[in-house]
Amino acid sequence: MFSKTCEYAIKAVLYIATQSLNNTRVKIGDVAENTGSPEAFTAKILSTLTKHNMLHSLKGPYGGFEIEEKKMKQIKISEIVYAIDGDAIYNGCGLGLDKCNALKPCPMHDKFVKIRSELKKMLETTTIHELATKIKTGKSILIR
Amino acid sequence: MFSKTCEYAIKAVLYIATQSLNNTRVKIGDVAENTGSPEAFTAKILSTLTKHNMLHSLKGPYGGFEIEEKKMKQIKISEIVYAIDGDAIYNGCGLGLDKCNALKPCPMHDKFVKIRSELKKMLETTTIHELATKIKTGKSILIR
DNA sequence: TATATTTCGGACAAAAATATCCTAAATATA
DNA sequence: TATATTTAGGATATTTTTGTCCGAAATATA
Ligand code: SF4
Ligand code: SF4
Repeated sequence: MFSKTCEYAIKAVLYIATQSLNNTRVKIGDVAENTGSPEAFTAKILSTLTKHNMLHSLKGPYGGFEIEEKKMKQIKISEIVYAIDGDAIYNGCGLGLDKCNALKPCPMHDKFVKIRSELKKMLETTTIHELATKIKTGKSILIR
Repeated sequence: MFSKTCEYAIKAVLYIATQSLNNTRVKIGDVAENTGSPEAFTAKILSTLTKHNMLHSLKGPYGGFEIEEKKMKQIKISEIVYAIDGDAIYNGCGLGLDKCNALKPCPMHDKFVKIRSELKKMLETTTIHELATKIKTGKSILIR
């Protein structure tokens, strides 16, 4: 569904968010450890997300990553996916045809578009805050 | 959504099916040309599908691939996807957690499962024959 | 200012997915 | 039987994705 990179990104953001809900800033190592992701690779991803203004980072001692509660409520999962994987999942063709044209559709078009738009809608209506809260209250987890 | 290999596989099967509806057996080169897929790679994929008993192949002059109308009506797109990509799309986790456990779910679980089961159902209820017919009647296309 | 800590960013490495090439095996037909 | 045609399948190559390493830049604190 998503690239590995994107899975790591979502988990990282959610972990940082749960910690930010406790006013705790976290380091790359913490994120990697608590999401089951490779540390150096996670560093790359966090850097990307910071550039996309989804996280706030601070260098140096007592530095790390954090995210404001206001932002958690604003940012949707769809935006993380878009920042990492681009729009393939939203606009790409199920059969990989170059461009989509509903007037000359591939044979799965109708059925695909239905599923795809539901997925899109789901991602666009799910906030970081919503999921971070689920984790904080112990209803769900990020690593097994 | 699917791997490139799987996209090629679906398109190949559908092309062969439309030709079989006209009682025409097709060669690898025809399939590649009419689905926009690399020829040698397509050969690999067709071989796999033949082993999975989804296609019938014949070596030698006047040989090629074909699929009985009866089979077109039996085989669902879900089976092609399963043969090529395995069950990741049906059972894999959206966030890439090792195993899924609804009692200790990842925070996207509920929303994911909903979409995934709809996708699964869609693939399981779509036959090759249905899609091949759409192509044969000119309602849809396999290549642009 | 010196030091320790932490993110940033470029170069590099490994693994997986995608793709090609070539020879063998099968088979139709002349 | 000899030849041409076509799939089968192993070896190899290329590209993309995933992942590591290391030094530079920033910053807190002593
Ligand atoms: S036709 Fe439908 S499925 Fe095919 S590409 Fe366009 S949108 Fe995707
Ligand atoms: S918890 Fe839900 S989303 Fe996460 S892995 Fe299991 S099924 Fe997939």
